[in-house]
Amino acid sequence: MSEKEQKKATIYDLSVKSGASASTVSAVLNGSWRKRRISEETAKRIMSLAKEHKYTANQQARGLRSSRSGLAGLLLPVYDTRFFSSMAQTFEVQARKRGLLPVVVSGRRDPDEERRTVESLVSYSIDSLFIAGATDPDGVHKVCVRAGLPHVNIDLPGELACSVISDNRHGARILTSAIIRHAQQAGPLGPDDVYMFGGRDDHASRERTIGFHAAKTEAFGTFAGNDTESTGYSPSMTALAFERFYDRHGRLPRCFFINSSINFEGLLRFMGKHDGEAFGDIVVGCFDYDPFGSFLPFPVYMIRPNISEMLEKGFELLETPEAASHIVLVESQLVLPRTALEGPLDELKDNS
Amino acid sequence: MSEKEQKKATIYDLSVKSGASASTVSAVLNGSWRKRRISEETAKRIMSLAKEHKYTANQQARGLRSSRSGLAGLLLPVYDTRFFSSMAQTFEVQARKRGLLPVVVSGRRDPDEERRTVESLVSYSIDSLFIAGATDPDGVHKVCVRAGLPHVNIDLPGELACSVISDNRHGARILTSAIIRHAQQAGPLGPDDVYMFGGRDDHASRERTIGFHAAKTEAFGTFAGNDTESTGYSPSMTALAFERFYDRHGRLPRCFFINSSINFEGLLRFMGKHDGEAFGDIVVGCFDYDPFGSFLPFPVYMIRPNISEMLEKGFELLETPEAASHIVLVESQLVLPRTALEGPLDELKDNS
DNA sequence: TTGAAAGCGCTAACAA
DNA sequence: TTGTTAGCGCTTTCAA
Repeated sequence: MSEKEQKKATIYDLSVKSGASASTVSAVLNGSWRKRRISEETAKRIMSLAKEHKYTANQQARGLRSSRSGLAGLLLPVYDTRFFSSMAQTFEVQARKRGLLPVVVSGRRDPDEERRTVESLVSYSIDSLFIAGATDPDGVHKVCVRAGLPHVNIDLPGELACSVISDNRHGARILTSAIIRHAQQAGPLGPDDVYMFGGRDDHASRERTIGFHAAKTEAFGTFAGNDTESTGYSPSMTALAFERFYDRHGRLPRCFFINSSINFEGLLRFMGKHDGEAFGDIVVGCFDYDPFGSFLPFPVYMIRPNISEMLEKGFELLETPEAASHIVLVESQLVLPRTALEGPLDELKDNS
Repeated sequence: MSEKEQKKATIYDLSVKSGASASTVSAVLNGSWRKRRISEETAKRIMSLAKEHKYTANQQARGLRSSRSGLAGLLLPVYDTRFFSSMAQTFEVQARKRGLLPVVVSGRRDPDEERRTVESLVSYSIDSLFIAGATDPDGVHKVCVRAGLPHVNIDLPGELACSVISDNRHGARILTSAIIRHAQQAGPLGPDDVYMFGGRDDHASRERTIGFHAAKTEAFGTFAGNDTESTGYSPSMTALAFERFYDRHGRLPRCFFINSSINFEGLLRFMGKHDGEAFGDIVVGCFDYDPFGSFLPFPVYMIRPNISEMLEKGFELLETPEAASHIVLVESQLVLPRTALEGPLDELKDNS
């Protein structure tokens, strides 16, 4: 009741009440008071006054003056995937741990929108930007450079800035080996039985394709044949690719690698349309982890990128002065079928 | 190369170059120039100058002066769920459509953290806040009131502010009816075969429980018995509940309602530990939609809340002057097993 | 149709 | 150890 909307207290209000000057109050409240040699006593007095009046600094004013904002940006292609939503969740925790307010935005895989989005972040003077899976990382990079904005690429490398990415090649290789081994338990397998769906002409997809082929070569020796189908990161395009394959062969490949959980949704759509049929004899590998995906009615091997380590390394890079553009690789984890890993949700307090 | 880091242009730079005053430039660049009766010619000149110099307004300065920020906040409990990540995605689109920059944060189901988080948003002078599933909506409400911050509850109602929520009772009822009907196809079913797992003592869970019981009464007439197990929104607690049931009965219920996809992950954990067993004869309903969940090796009925409509209505409420606290109900959609719905991902440009 | 001037709340020299 | 002062870049009266 009594908690009406009240004008927020400013350092001037506290300055009057405390008898100290505004700059003293300012120094106390932003933590620089020790090095400004303000007496412990004054500091205490001001702090308790601040608490009493529920003072919180106006970040716009602070930012305007200091040309920092305390905002950390994360640019995602989309949220709506367990991979990217875990990234948002983890980013939030790590940013807040550093006293930053996370601002997560999505560029929706559109180079123009990516640039506009980053420009709008720049107009808020964000302090740093994590670029996760931009379609055009180097375009975004240029915007950052013009603005003097420190930034790192996460998960998809750019040429021009530091990048922290998964070891896509190695991950794809162990994933492919795993599904091949599994499929071989059901009988002899040839290279034509092992396919790859999804991805586009980006660094991650290229590396994964190399790893995929390396594993096939290891299993079958040299082989020839068209064994990959590039569909972009689109569920519907991927569904079409499965339809085409099905039309031609009367079934899905015994064993296949799906480039991401987004593409995996394309398989779901395909399955939704082929209701009567069984898929019990396929073996699938997906370069992404989704807990529900892991329990589908056929064996699904998954790769879980180590998001938390990628972000930690990203923050480290930003805190490191002026490292030249280079790439940091982070190992990811092979997840066996029917595995429900713990995730960010498990760290929550939940008292019920 | 030539795009070095350059000091950002200000209205004063443009004022000098254009020969107009700073206030004229300001008016032109923030769109208020028509009503300030500035000549089309001056306006054009300044605008082209602005484009040439890639001028973008400093939002901190603008916000400081006008005590608005152009930021719209969304408080989530967690990101890492298809429901909440869809909400983040949809919120982003709708906020940007209105010229706002979305700031999505998570309160991690901790009342203290929720309040602190909102306070930090307040210190950035955000213009409005959407509260989605706060543990303590009314605590958050108070923070908003003190700050004069317009806000709405989404998906979980508060007593004190306007709320837009799913029709939980009706949704639960049709979901429960659907799984009962499905399970009855496999043979006679009694009320003891129909269970509910998950949730806590919040409005959504209570309403869903009522709907659940209404459907059971409709199917079986009156009945008695302990048929719900409240586990909070925690995968591990939910897994334990399934373990306990399994220990007592040697199997899972033939037919059960899971309160949310977070609780559903608890079922996955249970299944991961019971590898050899079949779950082919259970029928599950989940109050949330997850595309992968829909294709698990047993029938899964799901409810998809209409996120986009909830958010639209939320924006409308905020734009409406001073409506008294009330609740807007939004219908959700029953999703049959093995259904891959389109989602926000499908609106993306994706040129393979 | 335009400009001058004040000030949003804060920080950081520089003085005292 | 503390206070004075001058802005950060913008919006907004008010006056011309």
